[in-house]
Parts: sequence; C-alpha cells; structure tokens
Amino acid sequence: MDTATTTNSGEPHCSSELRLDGAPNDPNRTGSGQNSMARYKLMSPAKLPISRSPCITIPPGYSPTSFLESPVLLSNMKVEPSPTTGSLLQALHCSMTSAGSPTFPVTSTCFNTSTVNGRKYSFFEFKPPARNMVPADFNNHVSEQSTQVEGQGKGQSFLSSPLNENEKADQSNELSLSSPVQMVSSVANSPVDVNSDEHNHKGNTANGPQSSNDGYNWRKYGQKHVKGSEFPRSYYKCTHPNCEVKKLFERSHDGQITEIIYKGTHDHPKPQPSNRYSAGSIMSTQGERSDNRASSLAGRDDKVSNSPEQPTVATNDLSLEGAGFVSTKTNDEVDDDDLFSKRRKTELGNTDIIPVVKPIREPRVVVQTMSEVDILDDGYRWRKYGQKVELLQMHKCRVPG
DNA sequence: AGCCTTTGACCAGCG
DNA sequence: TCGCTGGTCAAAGGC
Ligand SMILES: [Zn+2]
Repeated sequence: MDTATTTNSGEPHCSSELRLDGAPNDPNRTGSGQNSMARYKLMSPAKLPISRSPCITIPPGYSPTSFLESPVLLSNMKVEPSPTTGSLLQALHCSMTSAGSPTFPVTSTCFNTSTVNGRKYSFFEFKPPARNMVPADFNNHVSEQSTQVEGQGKGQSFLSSPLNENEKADQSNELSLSSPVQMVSSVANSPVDVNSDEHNHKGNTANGPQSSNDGYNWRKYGQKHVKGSEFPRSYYKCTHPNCEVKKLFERSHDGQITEIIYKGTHDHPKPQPSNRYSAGSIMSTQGERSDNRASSLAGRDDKVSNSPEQPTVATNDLSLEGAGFVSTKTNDEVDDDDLFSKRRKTELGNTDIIPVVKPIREPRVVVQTMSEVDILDDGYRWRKYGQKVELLQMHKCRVPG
C-alpha cells in the first residue's frame, strides 16, 4: 500500500558538497540478507553518538552556512562553513540556495568513504532541496546541473520531455569516474506524482513508475514499513541473472522519493542501452504499477512511452555500480536516519552519516566509491574546503563538468 | 507464458 | 533470552 510514486530528484548544482569520510563499513555483514553483498551504508544515525558524522544532510530549509563558516567558497553561497569549523549544515544550505538556480536548489551533497573489507567506499550524497518534490532526475543533477533545471519547478513537470533530457543526460551525465574511485551514483529520479494518471500520459514527467531508472531492470521483492519512517520502503533487485544489486526505496505518499539506497554493483552492462528510457529500471509502486510494467516491458521492447523515467538515468547508474550503494533521502530522513542508523550502522559498519534535521524532505543521494579518493570524476570540479579528523573531507563543487 | 508486484511470514542481528 | 526491527522469501495474483 503504499507506495507511492516516485519522484524525486535533486539536483546538485554547484552547491553540492562532497564529503569524504572514512568510515569503516562491514561488508561482510549480511544482515538478514542472504547475499552478502556488501552493504555499505550511509545514512546517518541521528542517534548515534558518532562524532564522525560525515555526512550531514542539511535540510533544505537550513542553511549550511550556519554550520560552517569557512571563508572559502562562499561565492554564491552565503558562507561556506567548513566542517571543521563549524556547522556543516549550513554549508549545504548554501549550496542550495545559491546554487544557482532557484529551481534546483540542491540541498547538499556529501561524500563519505567507508572502509569495507579493507576497501574504502565513498559515498556521495546529493540532497536536493526540494521539499516535497524533487526533480526527477537525480542523475542529471549529478552530471548535469542545469539541464534540467527548468523542469523542476516544483517537481511537477520537470521534464516535459524526458527524452530530451535523457539524451542530455547521456551525454552529459555520464559520470565517469575512471579513477580508482568507483562511483556509484544513484539516481533518484523519479517522477513523482504517482497518482496521476498523468504519468502515463506524460511519461516521465510525472510518472512514477520508476522511481529511479538507472537503466537497469529491477524487480521488487519486498516492501516494508520501517519504523520511524512514514513511508514504506520498497526493496528491488536487479533482474539480471547473476546480478545481485539491490535497491531500496522509500517514497512518500506524494510519490516523492524519500530515500534511495543502492547496494552492490552491477557486473553487467545495462540492458538495452538503446532504450534508455525503459531500460529497465522500473520500479513501481502501487499506483505505478501499471505504468511500471508498461515501462518495464516497454523498456524491453522499446515501448516506453512513459517510462521515461528517467532518461537520465542511464548514464548515471553506471557509476553507481561500482560503488557499493547509494542512497537518496529526503527530509523525512530525519527520522529515518535514526532508524536506518541502527541497521545501517551495523551493516554498513560505521559509516554514518549524520542526520540532520530535516524539515523538509529532500532526497539524498549517496554515492559510494571504492576508493578514498578525493577525486571524483563526475565531471565536476571540487574544491576542498574543509577536513575533519575522521578522514572526512568536504569538497565543494566548483565547476560543473 | 512470463515477469512483476503484492503481502504476510520468516529469518537474523542487535540491545 | 526476549523483543524489536530490518531484510528477504515465497505464494498468490495481475498484467
Ligand atoms: Zn545488475
């Protein structure tokens, strides 16, 4: 019941922040799962006493600035606080605000690194400012910032034409992190309005069938209402034969994605690249269902009329794969974080992201990379503006690709 | 016919 | 050891 639709997206404009932190994760732990995929995680346990909280998620409403006062990049933003110094939160905020387009207020981005099995994974988080609605294509955000901007408005019809964006996305989106770092970028793109029949019609725009299309095909294998979360969490697996990549979704009633988490990496190419749209990732929720299938099928077939899902996705996903997983959250997270924190902590090990208060919902995207890297080849340039003891490093996006 | 979603139950980790 | 919680399984049903 629940589920909703999808949506979301955030765009990271320049304002995004990258956070690297080294937190150890335990990949080994499987938790209840059968697979022992490495799960690395990220969220932030609000409750955790962890000091590391590398990632701070700042709610859109908040201004990171407050947190950090670093003199460094403040150009657009008000101030950029350095993690070290002060409050992170604000930093994030700045981004959003100034980020540029009002339309896309990016909430924040964090990059975390955690160590798993000896490896370090980094998480990259983007938070979109959106309150309820998030722009659908996260992917784009990542790689492309402005492209989408227009659509976003309120999330409604971000993409009038998904296709176009997709294409764009492809082009620009590809984050190729060639570097040692494997990026995972998640994409949370989703259209949001679930209910709407419009989805069908509009396709991406509103559709929600797929919450996130990353170009892969996903099958829902469970849904649960997590305590602390207002919305039910949906579990998806990659349908590829040998692939065990999983995706967790939380959507609000509105259809907005509250959180998206990717686990594992795809060891296979995206299905039918040609169809980007439908390619596969289709996740649907209740309302979407019909669409979903359609999209999914479509994906396969090419029919995708709606599936538009996310065009952007295609490229982005890839990145994700490399990494462990990605998560996206929205404001709601706050509570969720707590919840998540628990398990995640376990699962992930220590990677924690500190939850910030989030009045609003923003989707958060966390990208996990395999290396410590400071460098992300995501097409953006990052400037380090702070560092924290725990290996946490904050980077600020300077120039988009 | 095949694939996917839904949903309740079960399993496992943690406090 | 028990209860809580998150994650997964698997049957049923739908498209
Ligand atoms: Zn896969």
